[in-house]
Amino acid sequence: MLKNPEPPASPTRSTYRHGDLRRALLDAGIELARGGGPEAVVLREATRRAGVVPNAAYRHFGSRQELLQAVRAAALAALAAAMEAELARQRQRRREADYARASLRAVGTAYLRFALEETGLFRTAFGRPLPAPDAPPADKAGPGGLNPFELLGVALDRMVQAGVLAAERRPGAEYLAWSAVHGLALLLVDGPLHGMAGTAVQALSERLLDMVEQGL
Amino acid sequence: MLKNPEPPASPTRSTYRHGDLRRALLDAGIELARGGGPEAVVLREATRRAGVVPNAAYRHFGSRQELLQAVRAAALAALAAAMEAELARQRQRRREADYARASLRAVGTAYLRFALEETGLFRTAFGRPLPAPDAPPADKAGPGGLNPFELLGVALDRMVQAGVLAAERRPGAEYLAWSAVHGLALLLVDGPLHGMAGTAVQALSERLLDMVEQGL
DNA sequence: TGTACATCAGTGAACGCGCGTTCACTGATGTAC
DNA sequence: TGTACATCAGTGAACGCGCGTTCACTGATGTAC
Repeated sequence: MLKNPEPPASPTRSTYRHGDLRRALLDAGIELARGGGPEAVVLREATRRAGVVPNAAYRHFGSRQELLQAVRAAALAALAAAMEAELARQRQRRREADYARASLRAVGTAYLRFALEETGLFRTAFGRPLPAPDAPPADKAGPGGLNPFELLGVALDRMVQAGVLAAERRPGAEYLAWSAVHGLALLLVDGPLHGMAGTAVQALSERLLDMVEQGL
Repeated sequence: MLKNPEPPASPTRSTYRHGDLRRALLDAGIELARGGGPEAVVLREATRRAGVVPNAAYRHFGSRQELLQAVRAAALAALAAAMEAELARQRQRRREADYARASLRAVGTAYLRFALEETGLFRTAFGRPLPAPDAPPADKAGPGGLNPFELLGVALDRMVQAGVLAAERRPGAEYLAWSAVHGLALLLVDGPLHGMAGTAVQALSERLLDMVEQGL
C-alpha cells in the first residue's frame, strides 16, 4: 500500500505560466504514440514531460480521451503528408494512364511505408479504441489540405479520367484498395509477417499493389 | 484508499476440488474474449466466473498471458471450424476450376463472416498484443486438423491444380489474399466502415473477393 | 499613468479503482506398504 | 483391507502499481476606470 511519490516533473520552468501547454501536451502525446501506439498516450506521462502537474492537463483537454483524439488527428495528418510527398516524387509521366496508375501506387506505397516506419503513429491513427464521431477534418489533412482517404479518392478519380478504371467501378473503390493495403500493413506491423526482411516486404508490397491495380 | 472487498465468487461448489478448473477458466476466458476482445480476458474475472479465488488460476496457467494464449488458440480453432463449414457447404461443382474458385471464396467469406459475427474472438485471434512465438499448432486447428492459414493454402493449391492460378504466382499468394480480406474485416469491425448495413457489407465483400480472384 | 479586480493557468493533495501476483496455509485425494 | 503419508488443488490475506479524475487553492496576467 505504500505508494512512491510521483517523480518531479522534469523540465523546470522559470515562469508560472507555461506558455503553450496545450501544444506541449499534444507534442508529448504524439511522442508517446510514436513510441507505443494509442495505449501509450497516458495523460500523466504527457504532463510529466511538459513539466507540469497532472491535473493541469484539464485546462486544455477535457479528458484523456480528448488528448488521444488530438494525437490521432495529428497522426492522420502525418500520414497525409507522407502520401503527398510520395505523390510529388513522381510528377511527370508520358501517358496519362501511367500517371494515374503511378498516383495510386504512390498512395499505397506511402501508406505501407508509414505503417512500417511510424508504426506507433500508424496504430494510433487506425487502431482501437475506435474514435468518437469526430474532430474537424482539417486537423487530419496534410499540407495540401486533404486527408489520407481523400488523397486515395483523388488518385482513383484520376484513374477513371485516364480511362484505366471503368467509371461504374469507381464508387466504393476506395474501400477495396484501402482494404488490401491496410490488411498487408497490419500483417507486417502487428501480425505474422512482423519482422520480415526489407527486400521481401518490398516484393510483397509490389505484388499486392499489382493485385489491386489488376483487380479493381 | 478504502477498497471494496472483492465480491464473492458466484457459483458455489460442494466439493473442495473444482473438477476441471483449467477448462472452466479457459471457457470463462473465451466468453470474456467473445464479449470484449483480448483486453477483456482478465484473470480475476475468469476466476470469479469459475467460482474460485483469484490465485487459484496459477495452478493451471503460469500467468494471465498464458491464459490469453490459450484463448487465442481457441479463437483460431473456431475460425478454422467456420471455414471448414463454409467449405463443406459447396462441395460439388461441374468444373474443377469453378470448384477451386468457390473454395477460395468460401475461405474468404467465412473469414469475413466470423469477423462480423464473432468480433471479440476475431480480435482476440489477430489483435494486439502480439502472441509470443507459439502454442502447439493443433490447438488452433478446426475439426479437420488444419488451421485457418493452412485452409487458405489448400484452397490456393486447388486453384493451381485447376489451372486457374499460375504455379509461379502461388508462393506467397496466401499473404495477398489474406491481406485483402483481413483489411476489409478490420475496416468493417474496428474502422470507418463499422456499422455498415448488411446488404452493403455483402456487396462490398463480393467485390473484394472478385478483386482478389482477378488480381492474384 | 496608476490601481482594483476579474480571469484563469497551474498547484497540492487526495480519491477509488481493479489489476496481476506472491506468500504461507489447509484440506481432500490416492498410493505404498 | 487398513492406515500413513506425499501430493497438490484451492484458500486467505495482502502487496504495490499507476492510472484518470476531483477539489479547493494560489499566483500571474491584463483590462477598466
